[in-house]
Amino acid sequence: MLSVALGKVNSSVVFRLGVLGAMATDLFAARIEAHELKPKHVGLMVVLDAGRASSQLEIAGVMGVAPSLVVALADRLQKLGAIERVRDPADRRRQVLTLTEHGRELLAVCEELAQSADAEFAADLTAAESAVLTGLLDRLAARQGLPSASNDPK
Amino acid sequence: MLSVALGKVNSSVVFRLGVLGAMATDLFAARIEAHELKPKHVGLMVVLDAGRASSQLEIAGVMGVAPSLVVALADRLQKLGAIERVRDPADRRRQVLTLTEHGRELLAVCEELAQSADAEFAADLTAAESAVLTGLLDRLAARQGLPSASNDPK
DNA sequence: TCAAATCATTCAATGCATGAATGATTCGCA
DNA sequence: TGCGAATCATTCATGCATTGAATGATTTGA
Repeated sequence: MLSVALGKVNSSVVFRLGVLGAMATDLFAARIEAHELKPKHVGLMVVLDAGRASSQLEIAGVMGVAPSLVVALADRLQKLGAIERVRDPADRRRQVLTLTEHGRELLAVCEELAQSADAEFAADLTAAESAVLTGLLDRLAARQGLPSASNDPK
Repeated sequence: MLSVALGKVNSSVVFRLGVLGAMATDLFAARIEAHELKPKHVGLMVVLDAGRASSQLEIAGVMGVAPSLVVALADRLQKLGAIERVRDPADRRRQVLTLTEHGRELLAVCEELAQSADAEFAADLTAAESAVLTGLLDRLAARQGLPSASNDPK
């Protein structure tokens, strides 16, 4: 046991995840910037793609943000032609958001950018380690009620 | 291989790390709030404790933030009595920051709070899995030039 | 010795996100 | 059937973290 030194804060999952998460987000943000997207726009598209929510209020719940923020995010995505906004005929208070074909293409582009960012960010990990990390993060995500990559939504 | 469904964005390390990191930070922030601290204040204390930097400009470099932000963070910590600010006699432009005894105690309290937050956040992971996760995050952190828990600073 | 560089600090500006207020629609109940 | 309360989306003003530019003090190098 050679690792001495630093206090527990620094080896805490919560603390380190926070610091690295901010860096990861910055890196990803830089990659998608050219498409006029921020990470939360991609997050919204992921939620739609996962079929986890359709009305804006539900989306706000899944994303853990204020409903008014969803309005702004959806405005941008709609302007880009990535989503459609349709009043629910059964309840005309609700706005139902769906990915357009162009939205799916845009999401696919973001997927590639995310993978290229992964290659840079996790360059020190072997493929096996990377898979372990993804699996563990997925378990944590599932517990937080996020769309999980190992849940088939259909 | 049952995991079908979602696109690669959602299983990307960078993307998922970002989302979970934000949640982790929120959780940790809530725990330390009563001590008038934000995560970045703790981050600054960790840097000092690790002996990674002493002048404010160095600290800004390690933390990846603007020097003017370090001023504000240090102001708060000094007001709380957690750090001392002393002009370097050899170069009186530099402010040398050091943890006070109270600062070390405060950091210890944050350590406990971080661990309790860990217990909640990673409740689904076994102790072994948690250790693996910490190790992998540590590898990533080291690559990003952060104070690593497995680096003895002395 | 003096001009350029360096460090800390202040200050104004930016951008993300929130909560309260508003309007439209639906629901529950008398 | 009708009316008040609840629900959803939207707008708006506000708060807060962070940045970059401007300023002042000090050091460095020529």
